[in-house]
Amino acid sequence: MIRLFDSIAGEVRELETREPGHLSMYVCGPTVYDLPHLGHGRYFLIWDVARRWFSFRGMDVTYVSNITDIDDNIIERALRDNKSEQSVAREFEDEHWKAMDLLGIRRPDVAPRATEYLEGMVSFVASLLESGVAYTTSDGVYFDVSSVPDYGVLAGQPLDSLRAGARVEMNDKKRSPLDFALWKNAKPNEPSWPAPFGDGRPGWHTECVVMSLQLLGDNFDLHTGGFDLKFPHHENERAQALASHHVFARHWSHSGWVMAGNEKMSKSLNNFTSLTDLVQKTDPRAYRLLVLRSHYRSPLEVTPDTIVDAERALNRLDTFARRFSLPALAGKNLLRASDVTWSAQGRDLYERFGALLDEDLDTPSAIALLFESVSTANSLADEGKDAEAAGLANAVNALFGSLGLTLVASGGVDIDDATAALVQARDDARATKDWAEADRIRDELVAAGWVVEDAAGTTHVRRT
RNA sequence: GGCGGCGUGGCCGAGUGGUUAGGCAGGGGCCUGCAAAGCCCCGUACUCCGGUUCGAAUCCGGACGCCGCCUCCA
Repeated sequence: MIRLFDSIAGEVRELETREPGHLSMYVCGPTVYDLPHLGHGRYFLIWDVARRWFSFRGMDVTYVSNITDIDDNIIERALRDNKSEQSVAREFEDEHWKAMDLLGIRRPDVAPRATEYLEGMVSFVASLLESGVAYTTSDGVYFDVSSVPDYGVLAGQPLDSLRAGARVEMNDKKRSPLDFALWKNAKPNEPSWPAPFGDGRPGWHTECVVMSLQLLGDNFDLHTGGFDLKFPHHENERAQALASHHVFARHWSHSGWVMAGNEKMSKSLNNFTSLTDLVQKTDPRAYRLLVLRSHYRSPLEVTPDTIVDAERALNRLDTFARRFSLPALAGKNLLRASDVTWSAQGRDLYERFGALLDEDLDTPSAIALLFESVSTANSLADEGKDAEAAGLANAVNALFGSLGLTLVASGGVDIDDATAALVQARDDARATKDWAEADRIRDELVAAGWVVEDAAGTTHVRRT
């Protein structure tokens, strides 16, 4: 039984799915008007990990994540860069996928673009107008939040309380400051789509509710977002769905921030602001490991130091993979527990590991357990209990793989001929116990940036 | 103002009232021709003040500090 914190219930509860063995999830995707940053990276890693874990446990997961390719920010950016909205959207959508691919995040089963679902959005808004929960103004169509009795459940506040706290009224045409735009009438030179209530474009909240319902159907299982999406975005999606007599998401889950120092991740950090930057400068697996070592609902500190920390930890794991010649698993593929051959100790580890993850995706405890098992397997090997050690090591590899972390025995670096020759020369020197020469060659290799590790009769070199 | 969350050893980061989280860094040892890798041991941490308890990082109250949402945001 898999349990997950639910934002409406306010507690961890069983992830009861619409259909046993199947899980439909909608992962709120990016608005593509700029490069992805570390926060996006963490967010998509978290839900990639969740998806992989549910699959590993044997569930059949349908994963939908949208691309918001029309919205105010995109229009602004297009204006600023003197490009079309579409080219801005495509450019940054490409950057998004590039970063996702490097991070080893599996592509969604369906990745709808908002602009490809306009027809459904128009008829959805029309139906809300018909049923009287929406109204038109000179600049568009708005949703009347008072039409939904429990509006505010996701915010954790009743409507009155939200209304009292509402900030500057941006738009005096709205009946309530909390009412939100379903449809924005086209301004000159803005992209627009035809609609009976006036040409224009959909509001963000409408895009997501229409795409999620259309692709996953009523009563789909899991809807995710960052904490900041809880209100108003998700509240408003839900309000529209209920007002149009749909049953919406069964389960809501929100993930935590990336912190930089004592503040939410922001553009002011130069080095590691952009995810695009990070995945080019460092092994992207290090970021996955960093993300896995914290709980998905906690804020996570990401600085150059914590990245380096994770890279070193990853090094330990790759060294482990080298020692046991472990195959590189995961990658783009989903693993399933049923495909793994477990040794006795491996199965025991899997059971403890599974119990931790099934309880609200406790990846930090699960990862700690795997690190302990790395030590155990190394000890067993040191003691010459090779079969036991190998069995455990393979389980560790499979379990890291279940969360999408691939251990790489080769270090992923090709060894050039000159280096290979030096290694050979050093092995020859060691064979004749010419320690001075062996040490000299080692110094040369180290100076060239290699880490030199002796094994029985041979030398391994790798990059740091 | 309303709602929610957080303050853990050098750093990151878990934590169910009593038993080692884990990683990284640092110190000592074993192993090694010497290293590296690996293994073992070590720092005896929980913002502060009260309270409950045989016993609290963990529960309750208060103080201080910090963060988020209430506006576009993963």
